[in-house]
Amino acid sequence: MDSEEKKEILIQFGKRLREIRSERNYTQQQLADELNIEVSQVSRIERGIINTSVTTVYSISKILDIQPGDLFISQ
Amino acid sequence: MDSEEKKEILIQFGKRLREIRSERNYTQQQLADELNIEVSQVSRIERGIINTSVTTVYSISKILDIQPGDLFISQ
DNA sequence: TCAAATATAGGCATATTTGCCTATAGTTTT
DNA sequence: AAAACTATAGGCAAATATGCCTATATTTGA
Repeated sequence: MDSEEKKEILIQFGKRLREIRSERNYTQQQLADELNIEVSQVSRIERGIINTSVTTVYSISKILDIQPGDLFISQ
Repeated sequence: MDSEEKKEILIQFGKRLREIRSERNYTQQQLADELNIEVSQVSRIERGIINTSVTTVYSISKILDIQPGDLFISQ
């Protein structure tokens, strides 16, 4: 997997997160608070700037009441 | 989520990865080669030592032909 | 239009992951 | 038992993520 492909995956991941968060009527701030992370981190994740971790994916899915796989683009 | 819970999630994640990798008859080395990462990293992931990234989860699921959610313990 | 709420941007220090490497332990096969 | 294969361990430097912070832009609602 090259660097461009990674970028694309992270952008799609961020888009999915934003979609689902919005559907659930969560602000970035609310999600950040429940995750116990900074709102700037949530912003970076949604914009595909950073490649966050397994545990953060897990926590997001718990908070938003989805399956972790829902955050990934389908294969 | 506290530090202990994170550890537990990573350990479960690693166990799932190992199970699925074994079912597919992949060695850590083969998986590492296809992922283009070090075998020592695969070992660390399977033992729950490190908290790997979204893109690695994505790549693993593609290589092992599973859904990303299959690597997470059910909620 | 104005104010408030929400999201983006980025600096800086610290923590963590990763790549690269060597060594050792454990397992399987002959 | 010996050799080959597989997994674990860990050191070290570089890359990346994170926390904490302040400032600015964008959107929403009154």
